[in-house]
Amino acid sequence: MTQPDWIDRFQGLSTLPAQIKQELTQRSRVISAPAGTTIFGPGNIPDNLLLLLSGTVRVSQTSEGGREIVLYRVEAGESCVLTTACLLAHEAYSAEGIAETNVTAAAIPRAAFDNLVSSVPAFRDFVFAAYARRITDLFRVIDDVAFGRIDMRLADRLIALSGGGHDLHVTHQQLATELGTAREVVSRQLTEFQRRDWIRQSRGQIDLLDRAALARLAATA
Amino acid sequence: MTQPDWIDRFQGLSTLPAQIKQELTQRSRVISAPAGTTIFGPGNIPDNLLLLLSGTVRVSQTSEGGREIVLYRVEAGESCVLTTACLLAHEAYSAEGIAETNVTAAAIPRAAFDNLVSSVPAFRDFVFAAYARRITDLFRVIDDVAFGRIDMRLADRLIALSGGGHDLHVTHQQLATELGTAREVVSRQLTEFQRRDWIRQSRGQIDLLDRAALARLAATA
DNA sequence: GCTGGACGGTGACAAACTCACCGACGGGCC
DNA sequence: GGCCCGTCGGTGAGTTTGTCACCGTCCAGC
Repeated sequence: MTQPDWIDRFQGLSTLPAQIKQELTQRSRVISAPAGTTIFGPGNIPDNLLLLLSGTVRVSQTSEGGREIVLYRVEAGESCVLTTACLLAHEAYSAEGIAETNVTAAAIPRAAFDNLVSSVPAFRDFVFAAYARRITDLFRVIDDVAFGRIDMRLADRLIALSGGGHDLHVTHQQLATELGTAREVVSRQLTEFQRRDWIRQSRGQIDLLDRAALARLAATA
Repeated sequence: MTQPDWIDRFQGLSTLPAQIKQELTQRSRVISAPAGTTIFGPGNIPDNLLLLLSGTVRVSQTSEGGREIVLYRVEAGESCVLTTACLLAHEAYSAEGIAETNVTAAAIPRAAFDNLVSSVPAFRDFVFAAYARRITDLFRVIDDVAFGRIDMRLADRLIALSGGGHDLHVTHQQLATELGTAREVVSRQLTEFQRRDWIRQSRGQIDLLDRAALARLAATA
């Protein structure tokens, strides 16, 4: 059989020698899961490194009090490296990853991962670069939560979640989870945005009327 | 010359074969810096993996607005792995590490680090375990900042910083930085603690009078 | 002794979170 | 169709936390 082309979708893997690509595809398998699947979480740690081929995985953390905050998203072409680290260390890992859409991923078994890290410099760089990406994401979250203003963060998130589209389908509670705040806070901010004619709300849906105004608010230093 | 024993201080390195230890010591050098030295920061990224032999390094992040929050501390026997990741990825790295005491560290050059990661499974495990440790630290910070109450966080920090001692020398501003909050908030909480006879304040110093009460508050879910 | 900077205290106000409750909507069911 | 129930969103009141402005005290260095 010919080598599947998924490897080339990963910037950082596409330059691997053909022989290594061969090994990668032989030792991994492609899995898929429907939207809503818990990819990993407390008591459900996969024994593989996952490389996302399509879809997105939302990684969030839930506090003792039951409140939740979104840490980052894994997009197609990226990997779930943080899982592997915490897997190796047997650390209590309170974060969970949930498929936000239908997803497909290449699963690389631990042994193959270990082998690649040790023998292929380019793969090693790929892994460390993925770590760096995630860690800077976490730094960003800390900065936002500790010092950011809610209205700016909400405006920013609305734009990000819209993905360029004109409207987005989310509940106030989901937005609250995105920001790690309370639903009431989101409701009040959205009411204010609507009063300014920046958005229009309906049940479970938000239409962006003035994307520029939102972006301006989000960019306020 | 005989092999220096610093390697054995690192749980995770002490089991390396003698030959590898030899290589490590030969290719690294021991450096030292006085308290207050900036170990790494924006525009000052070391080209080495640092293994702390003595002292502690405080890693903190400063926001655009000039406010600061302590992310974690690197203690003797631990390593500055996050630096290496961000180093490899050339990511904008907004955190900085400052020597809190006089410190000594073994500096492993990038090339030697790379070589060890590739050829020594035990060293690889050491590195990934160090990552996992830091990442869970960051998760903890996010949880605290997003959902924690400051009286609990402050009580907790007082105990941690006292290191078992009876008093600690720290300003209100420094405590505010520890928690990523404002000085006034810390001042008011400390005033309240003092009113309850849990602490006694004097300029630049706090005496812990009732450690148990503080611990009880910190443990409140 | 004088002085300037660091340190800490305080009041007034704003932002964000909590709590309690309520009505509106919508899908399933009879 | 009408009913029911769970989700969704709105709102007021009160608390906690953060912001701003300002002030007095302490201390090191001159």
